[in-house]
This record gives sequence, structure tokens and C-alpha cells, in this order.
Amino acid sequence: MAYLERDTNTHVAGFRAPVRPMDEEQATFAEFGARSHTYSTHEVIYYEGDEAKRLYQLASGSVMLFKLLPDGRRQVVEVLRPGDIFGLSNGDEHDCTAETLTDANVYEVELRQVEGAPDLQRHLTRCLTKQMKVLHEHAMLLGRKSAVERVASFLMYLVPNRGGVGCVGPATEQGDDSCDLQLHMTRQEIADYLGLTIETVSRVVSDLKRRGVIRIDRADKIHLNRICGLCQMTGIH
Amino acid sequence: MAYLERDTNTHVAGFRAPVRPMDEEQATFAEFGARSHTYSTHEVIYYEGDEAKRLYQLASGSVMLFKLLPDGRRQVVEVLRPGDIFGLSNGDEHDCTAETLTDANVYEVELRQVEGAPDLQRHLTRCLTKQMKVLHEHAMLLGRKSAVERVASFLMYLVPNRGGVGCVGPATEQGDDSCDLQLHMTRQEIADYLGLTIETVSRVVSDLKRRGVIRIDRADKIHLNRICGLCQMTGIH
DNA sequence: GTTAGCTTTTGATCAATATCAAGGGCGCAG
DNA sequence: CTGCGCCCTTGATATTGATCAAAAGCTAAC
Repeated sequence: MAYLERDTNTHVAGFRAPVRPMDEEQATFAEFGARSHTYSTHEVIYYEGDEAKRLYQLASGSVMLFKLLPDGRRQVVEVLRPGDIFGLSNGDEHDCTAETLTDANVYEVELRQVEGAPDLQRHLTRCLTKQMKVLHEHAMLLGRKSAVERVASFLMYLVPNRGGVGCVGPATEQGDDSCDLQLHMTRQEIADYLGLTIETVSRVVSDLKRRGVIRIDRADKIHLNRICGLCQMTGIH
Repeated sequence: MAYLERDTNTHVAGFRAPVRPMDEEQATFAEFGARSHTYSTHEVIYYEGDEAKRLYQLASGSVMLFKLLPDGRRQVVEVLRPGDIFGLSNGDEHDCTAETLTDANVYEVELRQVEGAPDLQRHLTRCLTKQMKVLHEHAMLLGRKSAVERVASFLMYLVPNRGGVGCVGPATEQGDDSCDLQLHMTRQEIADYLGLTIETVSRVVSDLKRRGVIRIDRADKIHLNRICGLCQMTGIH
């Protein structure tokens, strides 16, 4: 199935973990003449191949970065959270397309202003390091995990305070083992993020439901009945 | 096949593209009280989970970063070239194991020295951005490419001046469409990098040989007969 | 030169996921 | 309220790559 065949105007998408507090990192950007820009759901911020002019930091909402092959195969390479950086490029072209998954607020700084701003640089290093770690984790997912493990990992990634990576304990702090998630991504976007087909994602989700691990309130509203049980399925344990 | 089951002492590994000139980025490190350290082939620089104390820059040779799942599945997440950075961590633990693939020379700087060094920071941003782009490309490979496309992409990545990513023209500058490669990785390491099994890698390589695209001089010395032909098989065209 | 221990290759089979093909559900426009 | 368009789900089948198994090459030590 080729992405290009899709009618691209009709998707609701993205995800937001409920009440994700701004990271310390986030404060910095506003101080650097960073204009703040608002984008609506499913708006393209830049295209792969566009000239890279600005550095972006997501303030609120959700943005995905993806790449396309000429035959239409798509890979979503990052799903960004508030505080994450994008738009940096080592050539002068963007290597990915950036598209919002929700309404999003974004700080924007001209690239040439970045060079001479040490604080900002320090900041960038920290953000990039964090995002790199997520990319490493995702490479493991794409290269070595089964379909079930991918979907379980994806859902766990959305659980607040589970940081997306690894297991920080048997349950949420209050000993509460359930959680509501709001996916802001279609099955197609999830599939393109996890390196699967839309059918496989759908089947795995149905399976998790059948096994009682999750409950599906709407296609994009999923309740986790047993976070620990789900976590056991990520391949990390 | 689980990595842990392997006898880990017997592998030759890694790759080096013939005569890769040092990037401008590389100069910087030596100026920051960076000790230079030499590691021999197949030496572990640090383990996943170790406390992160130093920042490393590869000066010469080749290093891979990999992650393991508890059942022994392994994913090589980066194969580093001279100039590349590693060892940064956003928590205090390393998220990957770093292991040399060849004898390697490495600059090492204490992490706390990094904070107060703006030039180094600027430098880091550039390196990380470049490596991030490679990670994006690799996510596409792992998520969406076929076995043949993966192996073809891998080989193209080793061709000097093809930068690893994309096609910069119909042939090398001199119009020369062939090239000698020295892989410093075993089939197992290649498989773990490409998200395949050792058997699949072997089969694909044999296939390319049968089709006359490559010639195999030794398991780790491969001659590309038709770079363009190979490039056509990467999925990028 | 021969043997032992790897790594790599090759073959046969299996399993996971993709592909192909219908339906079903939900939201929105009229 | 009704119908149309999207998604999403589910089923049947095909295909790719994994797994299991064994033989063939290398390399180094004796």
C-alpha cells in the first residue's frame, strides 16, 4: 500500500499524553527571538527536500517527521512531543517532511541565529541527545520486534511517566495499573511509524482487546486495563 | 538466533571506506583537553547501562553502537565513521553498548567539560544533526525496505563520496562505476544492523554475486562491479 | 599438511506478516 | 433522517524472510 495513493486531506492524527508537563528545556527557546507559530491539524510545516532555513521546537501538540520512497512507501521516523527539536539539517535540505498531528504551537528560530547563541546550543545538544535515544530505541523496535511487541511498545510510549522507554516500575506511582490514552494518529500513521501495514496494526489491537489488555472506546481513544500486562508484551522484559 | 549465544570473542568486524578524509568537524575535539585513546578490534568501550561519564569522538577506525533485548536479540543502531560522536546520554546511563569493529582511535572528553565549551557545543550540534539524518534514513530501511534493498543500501553506504545517503550522480566522479569495499563486519553484525538474519544476508549477497553486480574476493572484501546497478536496487530510485 | 573451530553458504520447511478483498461503523453534509 | 466517504476491521491467501539443518570454506595451531 502506497502512501501517495491516499487522499491526504482527511486524516486526524498524532498523539498527546495527557498532561505532559513542559520540560525545563522548553523555556529556553522563547528567549531567542523565537517567533511562536500556530499550525492546525494535518498541516505540513516543511517538505522533505525544502531548503532548511529555520530551527523548530514544538511547544504544544504533536508533530511527525516522515520520509517517502519514490514508490510511495512511507516511514514515520519521529513522533515529536513538546520540547522536541526539528528542522536542523546538515546539508541545506530537510531530510524529512514535518506534519502536524494535532493543532500545534511551534517556536521558530532562523538557523543563522543559532550559530552565535551558546545557551541555545547547549540546549540543542540536550534535546538532540534525548531524541537520539528515542531513535535508537525505535531502531530496535523496527529491526527486531514482532508486530505485537511493536504495538505494545507504541502504546507504552504514550503512557505518561513511562517516558516511552523501558519500565520504571510495576505500575504508575499510585499503584494504579490503568490509563486512558488519546491517540492522535490514524491506523495508517501508526503503521507507518511501526513499519507494519494498517491491517496488521488493526489485527494486533483487536487481539489486545480480545485478551482484555485494552479497551477501545473509539478508534483513537484507548483505555489500558493492565499497563503491566501490556509492558510485559513490549519485548523489554 | 540470539546474540548472547554467540561466542563473542571470535568476530572480526566493522567497516572502513577506503580513504575517508577527516571532516572539518574532527579538528575541534583535540583542542579541548581531549585525551586520545586507542582501542583494539572488538573491544567494548562501554556497556549499555554503564554510567555515562565521557563524550567520545571517533578519530579513526570504526565503532558500532548496539542494544540488546533480554532474550538476546540484538540491534546495531549506528555504525560510526571518523568524526562521529557517541557516549552522550540524557539520563546518566548509556543507552547502547559501544564496541569497536576495527582498531580505533577515539577522543574522549569528560562530560562536565562539555557544558562550558560553546565551540564544542556548536560542533556537537553539527555532528548530532548529521548522525540523526543517518538514523532517519536507517529507520526507513528497517521499517520499509526489502532484504535486497537493505543490503544494497548498506553496500552503497560504504561507497566513498556516495555519503551513504541518496544518489549523487550516475557514477563516481571519474565516471568509474566500480569500487572495492572492505567490510569490517561479520555477516552476523551486518544482519543485526539491517534487521535481518545472517542467512538472509548471505543469500542476498550470493544473489548479487550471481547477478554480476558484485564480486566477492573474501567474505569481507567485496568488489562492486556496477555501482549504478546496485544503487538502482536500494529502493531510492 | 592436517585438524579443529569458526563463519559462511546453501537447502528445505515454516511462520509471520503482507496483500487482496469484502464488510462494517462513524461522522458529516445535505 | 439518509447517504456518502472514510477509516477501520476481518477473512482468505500469498510471500518474504525466519528457522532448522547440514555441508563447505577459512584460519590458525599443531
